[in-house]
Formats: sequence, structure tokens, C-alpha cells
Amino acid sequence: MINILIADDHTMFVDGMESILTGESDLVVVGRSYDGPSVIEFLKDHEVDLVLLDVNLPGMNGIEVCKEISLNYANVKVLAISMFNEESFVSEILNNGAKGYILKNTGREELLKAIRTVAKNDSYFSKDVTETIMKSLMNQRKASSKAVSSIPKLSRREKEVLRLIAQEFTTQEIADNLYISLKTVESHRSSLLSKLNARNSVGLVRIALENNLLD
Amino acid sequence: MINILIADDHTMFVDGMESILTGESDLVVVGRSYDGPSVIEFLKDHEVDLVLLDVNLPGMNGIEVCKEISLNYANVKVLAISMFNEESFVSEILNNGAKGYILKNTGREELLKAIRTVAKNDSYFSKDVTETIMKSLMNQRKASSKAVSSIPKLSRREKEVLRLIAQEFTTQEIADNLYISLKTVESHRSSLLSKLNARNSVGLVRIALENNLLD
DNA sequence: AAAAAACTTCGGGTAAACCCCCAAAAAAAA
DNA sequence: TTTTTTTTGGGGGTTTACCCGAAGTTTTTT
Repeated sequence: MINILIADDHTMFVDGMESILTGESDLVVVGRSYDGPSVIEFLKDHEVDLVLLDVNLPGMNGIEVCKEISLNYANVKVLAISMFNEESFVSEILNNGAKGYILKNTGREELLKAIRTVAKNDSYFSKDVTETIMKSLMNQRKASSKAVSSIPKLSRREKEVLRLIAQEFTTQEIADNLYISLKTVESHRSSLLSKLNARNSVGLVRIALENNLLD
Repeated sequence: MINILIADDHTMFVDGMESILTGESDLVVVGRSYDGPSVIEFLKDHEVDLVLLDVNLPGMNGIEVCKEISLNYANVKVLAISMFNEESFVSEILNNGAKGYILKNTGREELLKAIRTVAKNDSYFSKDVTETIMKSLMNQRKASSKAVSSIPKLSRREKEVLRLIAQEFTTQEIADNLYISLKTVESHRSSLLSKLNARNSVGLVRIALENNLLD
């Protein structure tokens, strides 16, 4: 018998899941929570095997809740559920102790399978989520081998100029703003083009935005 | 007796709503659709009073579906349901004939009330949604004077030109690439600057990247 | 401390971007 | 069908961006 706590603030969802689970003889829903803190509260004085946890929970984020559970209630398994197949959500909650991650468009059969798999302390991910994780792993290699290293350091002045270029100021306006000559600013522009390997200021700004050079 | 079609691609959700509705003697769920086109298909040969329509539907957008319904099936009422309390969603679907808009965290009682209200051809909005609409009405003054976030639609050609600008091509190169005159490309550039409210191509690209206009 | 490298500062000249005016054919929307 | 938007393009002009070169200053390396 698997004791389940459903933690989701969307009433219809909770109803949907409960209607699926009540038909199964080995599963029993022992509680519902509509926000993060009440999940922790519930675990204090109830026997729970598995938490069906919405990643986007009000009050206390699903990720925080998951962290708390895996720290203080190690025997409680967490199956994360979310609307979004977002790489950031998936990796973050997995790093905080969730054993599985499924999407809310998951069907009845898959939901049951996921619950029973996670209850046995195995991992379960829906097909879409697996794809997302794979993609992010693929991109990590590309990113680390190509993009990162190829950006030289920009000097203080160059960064200032770049920031103003990105704000659509003209060279003359930048010169006035920095109290230097038009020609000096043009020189900085030229260095930027060369350093960032761009053909024009559009490329400058695109590269700057892609690499967070404006912070 | 109110005949209801549920249009949502999230299985659990549909289960949840159905479990709520089956308990009511005056409501009957006559069908389920998991994408836009099948809603239209279903209406062709079934008697439906009300569609519970997810705004974010795959295949054919919920807004498109709603438009289609109000054009060809005027006697079918639409109650829009969404995860998001977004002003853009709310106003757009209301402009396309939806009679009500509720969020997915709506409880059992409110869902039933909303259905019965809309079925009587009255309007229904959840409290949060009403607030959103009010806020947007308040902000309309500001928005019209400043034109902050509302981005006008770009034509096919404009998007092509914008994409090439973002790739650092010159006007002449863009003209060669698209087999049109230099002057034509300049004309498109000018429209882009005006539409996106930018001073130069740097602004164009920054706005394009910030608003995912290049996909 | 001396040499090398990088940074900041400018001038002159050319190519590109941007601006104003305009207008007709084609396509899409009302 | 009528109206609006889009796509196409021209003439002519101003402003801006970019290229080549160079000198003095600061920082880093040897």
C-alpha cells in the first residue's frame, strides 16, 4: 500500500489525479496540500510514502519543498509534476532530490506507472522530459567547447561604450556622455568589433546580449 | 440539461473537470477534445451548448478556435480556461467571442457557477481575472501615451529583413539575398524602426531578441 | 628597470545607414 | 466590393558607422 500526498494548488488537477488514484487498490491518497508550507506541516504527523509535487507551488516554491523533504524526510519519495517541460525546472528539482518528473498532460496509465516506479525508489521521467534533458546535455558540450572561451576580455572603457551602443545611443551621444572625443569612441567601437568578431554594431549587441556582457 | 465539450490537452485536467461535472444532474459531458481542429470537427455533428476551452491548445490556438466557434456556431457558448492570468490572453479571447474566463486553480463550486452562468448567456470571470482586466484598463492610458510593451505585427517581408539584419548583413546584401532592390529593403528597415519604436538597427535587434521575434 | 603589450586618445576619408519626399502594383482584410 | 496593408521601388540628401593610421599613457611581462 502506497500512501500518497498530493501537493498542487489547482483544484481541478487534484480532483483529476485523485479520481485516477482511487480506482487503484494499492494506492491511497492520504492528504492534499495547496501550498508549500502545508506539505511540510502534513509530513510531521502523517505516514506518507510519496508526494505528488507541483513544481510551481504558491507560498513556498516546489523546489524548496523538495529540498526540505529530502533533507528531513529521506524515506518520502517525490514525484515532480509540472505544466512546463523546462530544462531549468527539471534539472533544479532533480538536484534537490526528486526521483521523477512528469508533465501534466501525462495520461492515466503513465501516471500510475510513474507513481509505482518512484515508490520503489527508482527514477521515472516522461518521454518528453527525457528528451529535454538529453538536449540540454548536448548543448552543454557545444557551449563549453565553442562559445565560452572565444570571448576576450573587454576593457572598462569598451564595456561602457558597448553598454551605451546597446541603448541605441549614437557615437556623438556616447562621446558627450563620457566627455571624450567622437574619434575616441569610434576607436573603442573598432576595438569592440575586432574583439567580438562582429561586422557591425548589430553583431556587437547580439553577442553582448547572448553572453550577458551588459551586466 | 447543458451539453458540455471539454477541450484541453492535459489529461489530468480533463479527468478533474469531468469528475466534478458528472456529479451534477443538469450537466453532461458529451465529448473531449485534445486539440483545436478536433473541437471544430466535433461541433459539426454533435449538439453542444458550452465548450470548456483551454486557451493554450496545441495545433490550433484556443483563440483561433474561439473565433471559429463564434463565427459558425453562434449558439455555442465558450468558457475559456487557462493557467495564466495574462492580460493579453484574456482580452484577446474575449474579443473573439468567449463569454467567460476562469483560471485553472478555480475550485469546484466556482467552476459550476461559471458554467451555469455562461450557459445562460451571461458573462463570468473569476475574481483574479476581473482584477487583471481592471488593471489593464487603468494602464491603457499609460500604454497609449508611451507605447511600452505592445508590439505591432510584423509582415512576412519585415520579419525576413529583420532576421537578416540580426545576422549582420548590410542592406545591399539583404537586397541581393531576397532578390529585391536596395530601396525596397530600406523601406522595410524604415517600417521596422517605426513599428518597433527603435532609433537604429541596434534597437531593432535588441527588441527582436527580447521578444523572440526571430523564431 | 626595461621592453612589450594593451589601453585611451584623436584625425582624415569612405561606405553604409537613415531620412524626407513620393507612388503604383499586389495582397489581405473588412 | 471597397478599404487597408504590404511589397515594390525611385530621387536626393544628411548623418552615422566603419576603416586606416598614429601618438601618448597605462599596465603587464620579462
